[in-house]
Amino acid sequence: MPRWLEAFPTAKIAPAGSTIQRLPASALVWLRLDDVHPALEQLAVLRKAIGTSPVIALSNHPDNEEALSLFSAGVRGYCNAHAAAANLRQVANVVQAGGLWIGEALMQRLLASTQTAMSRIPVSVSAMDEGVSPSAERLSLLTKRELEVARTVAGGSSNKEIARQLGITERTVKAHVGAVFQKLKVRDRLHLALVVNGQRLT
Amino acid sequence: MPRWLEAFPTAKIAPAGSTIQRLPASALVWLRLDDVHPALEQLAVLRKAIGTSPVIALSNHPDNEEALSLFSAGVRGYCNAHAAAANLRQVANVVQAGGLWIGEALMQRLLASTQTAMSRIPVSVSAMDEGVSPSAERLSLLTKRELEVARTVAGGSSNKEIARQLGITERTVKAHVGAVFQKLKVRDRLHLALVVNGQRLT
DNA sequence: ACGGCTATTGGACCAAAGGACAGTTTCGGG
DNA sequence: CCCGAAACTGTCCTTTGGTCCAATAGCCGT
Repeated sequence: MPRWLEAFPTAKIAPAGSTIQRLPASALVWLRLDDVHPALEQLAVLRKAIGTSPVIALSNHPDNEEALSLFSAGVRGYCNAHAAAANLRQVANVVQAGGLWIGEALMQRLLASTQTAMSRIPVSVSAMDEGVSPSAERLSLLTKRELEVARTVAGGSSNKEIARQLGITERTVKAHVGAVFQKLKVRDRLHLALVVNGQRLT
Repeated sequence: MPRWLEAFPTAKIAPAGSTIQRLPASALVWLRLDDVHPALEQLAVLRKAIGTSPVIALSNHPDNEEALSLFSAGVRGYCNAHAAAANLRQVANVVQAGGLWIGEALMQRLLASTQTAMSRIPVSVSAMDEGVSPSAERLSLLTKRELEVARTVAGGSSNKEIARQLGITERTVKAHVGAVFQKLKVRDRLHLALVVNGQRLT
């Protein structure tokens, strides 16, 4: 058993060239890259066999270029094939939780190449004591009727539906909705929904 | 208690402006970004208080540029402040395991800007994406581009904004949005947001 | 009684959203 | 090489959403 599998006692090894029909949703697939074939090619072959299961690539000689191409091809993790068992377990945890495992160096590389105009953190700390008003406070600014309308809007109802539901005119609904927008400082009903639903109303 | 904390019963909330002396090594710090101050500034203030503990930023309106700058400033995760509790737990798991949490869209962006000559092999991602939303099955019906648009719509962007952001015509955005509506069986963008963000329709 | 807040409605106007047609192009698989 | 899926763009049109100008009526506290 290869070293990089020792960390995972329950892991199964598929015979070379075999096609696996159904993989449990939780399956993690490790791709041990060889040093001869193009990495993307190896991945493509693997994909044919395993479908869309998350793949973690293990390279003998980690390289940013290689990592880059693999990530863009859908790989969820990339690390040194000779990493310690504990590290590999960590990678597995991250990927299994739906995350990406990216080496620190590669991350820096990615960020660096994307910066066009990003100032180097001027950190001019102006006290931000007062300006932070989580929308919890703002919701209490609403009148009873406005709150009622706001919730219904956030639930996905159209103005017309709300009007019918509340027994008032669509015009009036618009008035309430408009008032809510102002008080909560949102520009449209979708943003209202994000705020209201993120606030966990009862 | 804010929604994004409900997922973590043992979480502690520090009083505004307080300086925390010692944080356990396992501590995770959530930074809820407001809509007014520069994200980097908010992070800087937080850093003064908590030192080097891993920080996950929560944004009301996720934006690639913002995410980029935060990651380069050392943030370990970045996601929608209105994400479902389950998603947040997942983010926490990934970061606590030492990983980075990067949205699919941002990942694509990073890769795209770094590509020099990488056109072989199709990008066949789309399966495991940013969230384990309850409607993950339906979301998997979407094409890559549709998913990208759907997420942005659900984040509160207008068609015009999305068009500018993706470098395509507003007309094309409408086409994608329309296709998403059909596939997810929703009637408008607000319902789409509810589905994507993991709420239930009323 | 008066001012202020709430709820209601009207009309007009413009921007955004969404549907209904119809197209071109690119690219991978059979 | 052809087919189909995906991405993309166009025009025309209707419906909805959102903001501006108003106005009327009830309620509450000083």
